[in-house]
Formats: sequence, C-alpha cells, structure tokens
Amino acid sequence: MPTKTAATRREEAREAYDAFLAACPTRKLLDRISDKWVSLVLVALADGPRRYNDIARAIAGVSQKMLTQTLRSLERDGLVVRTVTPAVPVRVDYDLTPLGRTLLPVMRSIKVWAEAHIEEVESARAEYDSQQG
Amino acid sequence: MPTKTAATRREEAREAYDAFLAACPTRKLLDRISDKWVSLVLVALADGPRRYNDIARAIAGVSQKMLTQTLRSLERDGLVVRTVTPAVPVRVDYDLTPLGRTLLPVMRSIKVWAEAHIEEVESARAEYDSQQG
DNA sequence: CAGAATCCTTCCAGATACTG
DNA sequence: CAGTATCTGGAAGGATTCTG
Repeated sequence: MPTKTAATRREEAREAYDAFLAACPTRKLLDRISDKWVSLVLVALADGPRRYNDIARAIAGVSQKMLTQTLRSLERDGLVVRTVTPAVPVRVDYDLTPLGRTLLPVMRSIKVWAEAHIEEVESARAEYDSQQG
Repeated sequence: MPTKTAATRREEAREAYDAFLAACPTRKLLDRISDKWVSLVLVALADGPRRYNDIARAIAGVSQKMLTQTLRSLERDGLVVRTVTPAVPVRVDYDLTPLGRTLLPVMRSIKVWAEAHIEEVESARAEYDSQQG
C-alpha cells in the first residue's frame, strides 16, 4: 500500500479539527444551550427557585430521566444550584446561580431574532419545498 | 381498566407540549443554529461567498454528506444562496442571504458570552467532578 | 468539481419499573 | 417527593463508493 494515503491525511485533519472544536468556547456554549431541555429549564428558573416536580409540571413534555439529567449537568456546570432540605418527604429546590443568570440575556437575544425572523425562514422553507418536492 | 390512567393524561400533556414546542420561535431557532455544522458554515461564509470545496477545506472535520446536508437545509431556510455556474467542471458558490447575515450578530453575542464565562463553567465542572467521582 | 447513494454503527431519548 | 436502574428502537453521523 502507498505511503500515507489521502484517507490517512483526512483522518489526521479531522482529529486536529476535533481538537480545535473541543477547545472552541462558542461551540462549547452552543453545545450546552442547544440541548432540547436546557433552554426550557433556564427559562423555567428565570423568576426564582423551584422544586423538582414544579419544574417537571412547567415543562410538561419532559421525562423524569431527562429532567434529572439536565438539572445535574447544569449543576455540574455551575449554572444551577441544588438545595436539599432534609424533611419527610425530602424537599429539593433548584435555582439559577449568578453565572447561570448571566445566560438569560443571551437567551433573550436569541428569542428576539427568532420572533423577528422565524417567519421569513418558514416561508422560505415553504417556497423551497413547493418548487421541487 | 380504569377510566383515563395517569399514563394517558401524561401522554396527552406531552403531545400538547410538543405542539407548543413546535410553535415556539426560540426553540425553532435554537434547533437551527445548534446543529454542529450550521454555526461553522455561517462563520465560514461571514466574509463573503465561497465554493463548496473551499468551505469543506475551511471546516476540515466535516464529511461531504454532512456539509451538503447542512448547506441544503440552510438554503431551504433562506439563510444561504446556492449559485451554480455552468462550466466544466461545474462551479457552485454559496453565500449568506441578507436574512442569513442578520444571524451573525446573534452568533457574536453567543461568542461574547462564551469567551467571557466558559472558563467559569469549566472550573465549576472540574470542582464538581473532583468532589464525587 | 460537486455531489448522490449506500451501508453501518453508535449513541441517545423515551418507556418502564423500582426505591429511600 | 425526588429520584435511580435498565432496556430498547430509531435516527444521526461517518466511511465508502460511484457519477454528471
């Protein structure tokens, strides 16, 4: 076989790029907030602390597994605090940290664009689809 | 079987919530830009039109399949224009539309937050992991 | 050059059932 | 109340091959 195939070189490039992406702050944040439930939890906590089942009810579509998983990851990242009050039954509150709270304006800017332009996107999509099925 | 089980009610809630999510502009936009390659393509086209293989080289880690798929979806949504110049071989240029260009400030605000705060997230994560493996 | 078509694997979301 | 543990189907993404 030839010395250093194109495939090999491509693979090296891909690995290097993966490393670059792994180090890119913007990508990290996008990965974080783009999760289906993260943004919803963030918004659910915008007005103050809430208990587990309260959040679950606010985000009616989420499964227990996904909600717990989302809250855990947000806690791990310092965006949410989990407060356990020992009692019977146990009481657990979740709240945004100051850091987590700084994320809200970003979410808002996303919301502003979306509300201003998403209809253009939709109609572009409709036109595209109508032109060739 | 009992009339209207909890499972049934939960399923109805989930469906209603799915509908809500499907109609939410913010979610739509997040779904759109959170795609791994979308943001990279957007940035790659920020400075002007580029040819297919040029983009592919700029985003070294992307497969042909994913790049084509991403460009198609962006074109469908009216965020990118595809221009074919008949020649041998064919020449295809991609460019942001004015609509697509309005997305760049949003991307920038995401970038700003990320560069300002992502290190706090990382250290919070490291501390969390060190406290209990 | 700019893709289309195919196969193939891996990962994740959701459902379900159980617990301190 | 606030979770944990386990299983599984489906879809996303990559590698490969072929083409106008």
